[in-house]
Amino acid sequence: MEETRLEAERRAKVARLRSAGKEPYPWSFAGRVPSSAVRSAAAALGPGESDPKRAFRVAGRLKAFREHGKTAFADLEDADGSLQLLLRADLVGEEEYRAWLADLDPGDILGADGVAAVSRRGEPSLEVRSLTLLAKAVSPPPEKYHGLQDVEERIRSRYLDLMSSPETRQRFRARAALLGEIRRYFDAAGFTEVETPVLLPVASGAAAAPFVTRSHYLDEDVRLRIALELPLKRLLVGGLEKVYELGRSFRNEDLDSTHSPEFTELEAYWAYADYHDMRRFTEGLFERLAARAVDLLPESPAARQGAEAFRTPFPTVDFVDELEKRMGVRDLLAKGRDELRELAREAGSTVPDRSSTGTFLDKLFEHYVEPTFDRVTFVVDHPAVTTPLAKRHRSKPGRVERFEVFYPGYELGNAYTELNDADEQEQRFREQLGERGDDVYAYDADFVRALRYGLPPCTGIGLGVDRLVMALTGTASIKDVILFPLVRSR
RNA sequence: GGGCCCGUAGCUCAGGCCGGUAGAGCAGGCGGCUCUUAACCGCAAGGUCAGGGGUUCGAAUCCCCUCGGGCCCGCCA
Repeated sequence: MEETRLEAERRAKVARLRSAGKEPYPWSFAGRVPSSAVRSAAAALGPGESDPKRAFRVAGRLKAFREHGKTAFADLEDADGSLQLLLRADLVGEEEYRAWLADLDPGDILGADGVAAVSRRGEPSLEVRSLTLLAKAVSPPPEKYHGLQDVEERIRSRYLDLMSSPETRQRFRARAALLGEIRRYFDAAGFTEVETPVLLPVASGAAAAPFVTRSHYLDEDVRLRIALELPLKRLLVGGLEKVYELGRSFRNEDLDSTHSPEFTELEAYWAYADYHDMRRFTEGLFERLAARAVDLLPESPAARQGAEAFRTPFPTVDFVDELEKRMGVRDLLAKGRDELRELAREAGSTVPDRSSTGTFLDKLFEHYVEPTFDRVTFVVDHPAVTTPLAKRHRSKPGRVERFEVFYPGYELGNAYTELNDADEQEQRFREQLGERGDDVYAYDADFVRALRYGLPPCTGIGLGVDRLVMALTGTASIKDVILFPLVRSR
């Protein structure tokens, strides 16, 4: 990019510093403490006081300057927050003082040595004895008050968004803490965290277009995973019994407020348990995450409101019963494809005529039932035609043992009592292939082979972690919980 | 894929309907100020109005195309 006038001015300062024998990019700054240490020490002082015995070294980014002739204030921000620096010509010498003001700019990374103090107006401060430039910022930071507003720029230049928005930093710290909480919950329940391949010969376990790339070593195309399901179930065949993976999946599709081409999934599989067990386990997880989210973001009304939707117990609705109730029809599952297609058309769906009955039922559910959710809700016992990897329901004909968990506006997760009959699995895969007539739902022959060796009765769940973080932090767009969402290159 | 909206100084935004020398604040430069915290006061500077084409005596403004982005709808379980 072309150098701007402001950058040229800052580069001139770099040159000036170097010619004065000062290194604008020194190697280290040993012994610095977090800014909170100075604030704590200053808490014991009254307005206008300083304590020469409490010396500190801090470092951070210079956010703002307020000059008053022979006194100046500066705000230095580190990971702990913002600290005011108090600069006085009479304490450091006028020549030194003038040189600092001339060479420093907002955005510079700065080290400061000084003593704890409180300004006359009561602001905890570091009364500076010495300043050290640690890294000159050649480009100016975003505007100090409004920060970076342009949505595109906040995503493309996330470092500038983070630099200028404490809320953004807070949100991503909360995300990390929530992921930690998820891990602790599964670990405490005896699950083993595993890592399965991202690169696979066949992308299966969900219906989605994969990203395809090339292995030079194998001289074969490989695909990025679209789900974690099938490798994890193989681990249960191998005897691991309780496993989970927290990792990235990739679907070659659009990015919108609830979809990202690369997204973080949590999948867990649990032998000798069924979907009722998983539902209770999930409710326990969500309850704990919601409590944690409120602790993490005490200042955020949006987070509090988000967490409010996670009040337990979560209501549970039967997919078919609820849909029939909302539509005012009976015996929905007895209806043929043509009739379901017409009903879906009436509901405004434009899915292709060749779509499966399961697709039409899903569309009807999306239209008549999903908008009625005003809090986290379980939907259970879906029609078998919608689901190729779930075990048929033990007592409801034409259904599978499945639940989905919804937050108002989007799906958070999907769980089954897993299908473990190898022959039935093979047949369902083949039906799915025939019905769709495309390669979207890839047939994983080795997975069927693994099932033949015996998969214990089990339950499994997949959770959309980005969406979970959105819900718990009260964030409206998935782009605001992913640090670097995919954007067109420019 | 369809509809609506946005793109003006490094950043935050006016101006656009109704065409007539492109404005402010922050940041930066120069000067002033020993308690400010979006500090303040004065002076000067800073522009490919996303890009291209058209209409016009004259286009940031009206029209068309392209690029990038946002929102809604559709599709993608």
